[in-house]
Amino acid sequence: MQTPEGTRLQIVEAAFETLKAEGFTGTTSRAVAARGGFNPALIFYYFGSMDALLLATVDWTSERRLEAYRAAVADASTLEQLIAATTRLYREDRDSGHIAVVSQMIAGSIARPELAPEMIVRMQPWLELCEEVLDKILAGSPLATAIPTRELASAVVTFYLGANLLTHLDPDRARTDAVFARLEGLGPLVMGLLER
Amino acid sequence: MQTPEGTRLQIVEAAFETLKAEGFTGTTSRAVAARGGFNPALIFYYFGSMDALLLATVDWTSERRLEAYRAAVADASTLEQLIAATTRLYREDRDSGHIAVVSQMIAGSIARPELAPEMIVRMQPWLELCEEVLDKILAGSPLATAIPTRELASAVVTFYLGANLLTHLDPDRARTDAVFARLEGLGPLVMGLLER
Amino acid sequence: MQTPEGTRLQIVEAAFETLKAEGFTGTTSRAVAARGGFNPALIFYYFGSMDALLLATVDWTSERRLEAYRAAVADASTLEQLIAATTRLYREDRDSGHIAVVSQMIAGSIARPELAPEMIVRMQPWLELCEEVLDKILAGSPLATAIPTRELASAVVTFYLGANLLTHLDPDRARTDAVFARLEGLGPLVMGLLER
Amino acid sequence: MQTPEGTRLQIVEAAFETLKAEGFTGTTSRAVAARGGFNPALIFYYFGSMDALLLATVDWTSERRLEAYRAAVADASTLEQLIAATTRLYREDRDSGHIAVVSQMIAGSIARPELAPEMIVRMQPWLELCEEVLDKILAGSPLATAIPTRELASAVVTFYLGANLLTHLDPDRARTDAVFARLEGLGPLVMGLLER
DNA sequence: CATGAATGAGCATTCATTCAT
DNA sequence: TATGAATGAATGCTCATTCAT
Repeated sequence: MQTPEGTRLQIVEAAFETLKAEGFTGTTSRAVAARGGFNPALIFYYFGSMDALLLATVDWTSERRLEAYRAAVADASTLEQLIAATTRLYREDRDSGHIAVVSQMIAGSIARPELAPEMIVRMQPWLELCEEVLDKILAGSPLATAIPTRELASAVVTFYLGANLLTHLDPDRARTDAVFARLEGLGPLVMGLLER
Repeated sequence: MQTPEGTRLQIVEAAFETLKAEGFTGTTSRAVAARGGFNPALIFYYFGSMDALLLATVDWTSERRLEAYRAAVADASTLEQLIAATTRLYREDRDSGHIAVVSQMIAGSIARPELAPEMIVRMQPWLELCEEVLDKILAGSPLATAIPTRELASAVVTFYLGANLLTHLDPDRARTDAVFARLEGLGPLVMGLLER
Repeated sequence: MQTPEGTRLQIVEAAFETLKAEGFTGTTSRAVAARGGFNPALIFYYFGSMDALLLATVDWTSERRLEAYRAAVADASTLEQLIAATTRLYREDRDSGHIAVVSQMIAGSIARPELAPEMIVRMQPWLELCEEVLDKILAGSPLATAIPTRELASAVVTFYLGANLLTHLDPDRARTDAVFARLEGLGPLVMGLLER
Repeated sequence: MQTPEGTRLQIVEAAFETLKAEGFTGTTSRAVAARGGFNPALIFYYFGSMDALLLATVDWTSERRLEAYRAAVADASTLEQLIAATTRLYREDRDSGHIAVVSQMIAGSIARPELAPEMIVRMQPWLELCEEVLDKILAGSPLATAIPTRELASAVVTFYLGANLLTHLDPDRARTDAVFARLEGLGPLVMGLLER
């Protein structure tokens, strides 16, 4: 027996790992319990339903990651630092499985209509953060008014989701990584455009 | 009673519609049969398993769409025509649900390891087509050698998948459409860059 | 494998026997299936839900019994015959478990609110039949107008239900049988009253 | 925090209310605890098992009611007073839910064989009281020897149980009340018969 | 005295699939 | 070619109960 918060966290972490490894379809109460080494009934004791656990898992990973992003954004004083920080954070997301889990939840919420509105709500802070970062990057550039950061933020999030959907198809990540490497290579080009 | 091929097609179309409407998780043999108005056992008679039906459905929609893309690409003699054609085709993809179905299959194949390699194989022609189109667009431009079309093709496909994953979350498509509208607005800019 | 109707009947009979032997609480899908020697999933294949099976079981036993009562009532030309017939039929009800099953369903429908209105509907024909029989018995008697047959019918049905609720408590039926024996003894007395 | 006896009573009262409102099937340890506003484990701390709590609840309501009946019977010096008192007490039983709870316990004890003998024992004092009252009513009447009070007592109890089983089916009580109203109307008739 | 945490057994129900026809 | 019948394994979830505190 542990502290209640400890157990809750243990369950959420097991759900996170299961979503990462088995996807939405494979994340059954028994699969989560087996992975976490506890009794399946414990999930319902703490969360009431699988849907609630799934959403709590998204909340948990989202909060953790958002916090990290916000700290990094706040710390970055130059454009280079900002780009370096977000690049590093994205790598962490990808490696930890954060985005993979989110993309699985989005994919799965088609079949579970009561999940969809909850996921929309949970996407919002990410869109806002992304827009904010883009605004910062473009600040002072002559392109600032020409580029619609709101839609660009949507595009960036969309791309991240797509990328992590593909991650599993290509376990050695060769393809996805190549894309990102190139995108990073474009960084200076973009900066050149902006600063001109 | 119909011809065997007619029945196969009827089943595949029902599976397609079910994947579009209910997602991977919701595409059970009963759901497909109910949508198509036939007996669930027919699926196993013709395809042997749900996995096989699902893959046949991806094949069916992919072949249809690839054919359309290839014809349009072949017909386009100018850059404007090419961009107009692929834009139109993308709209068709999105509206018919083709990409949504593919993204659901990719998301779902995490839980079904035997599906993943099959989906990788089925993504290949799309990556090749996309790369080919990009090569055409860039041909003669000074950027041609600077831009890695292989990785850019990956990025484009990735983005499309992400976009269609989100489609269901945002049923009025306001957000996704805004992104695409803006991207299209960037077309001339891109063309300007290329032609310079 | 059998004819569909045969299987349906087999399931209903198993449900009837289970209700009789284990009561409402004990009539789980597994208990019914075990008693009938078939797979629990078959219940859902044929009836869709346990509630539907339970109601189908009440319908089945009610229809069978109502038919027998109606035939007997129609055949009886004298008062003695009528009383003899209904007495015999009651014994059959009690021995077959018909009323016990009905009383269990009524008791159980408190916990399952969607069952209650269905049971009300199913009680109606019994009340009507009972009222009809009482009208026949009283016909021509000076008491005919004084006795409210509608309420008396309710009272009779109520008594039957109570009696069969108790049946299980007292497996050798000594007590309940004694009550009925005495009631039958009252028959001539009642007839005397009526004919006077 | 209260005295142990206070807590026991609180639990028993919650069990009583739950049996009344949700029936035997709905009276789970959680349902009782929720209704009473205490922890489910408390039930097992004080009573050891749900069965024991259920029986304690029957004991509690039976003792309370028996006491009231005995006092009323002792107080009644004339036949009119006796009939008036028992009529009033019956109304209290019905309104408080006492008989409903007992009938649910009897119905439920089919599924729980260890409950049945306990319920038989707990029915005994009621049968005896009822017989005693009938003896008093018939005392001095020429019918006294003709009417088997023991069996009549059984019949009365049976009828009460049946009536309260039906109470829930017919929430506005229209039907059951009509029966009782008529029965009361028969009172004078019965008295006439007895006194003649 | 009281409780929150934890569990194993059981619940109704759905699944992909097989099979006899 | 086509289907209704049938099933074993799994699903989310609830249950009475135990136990450490």
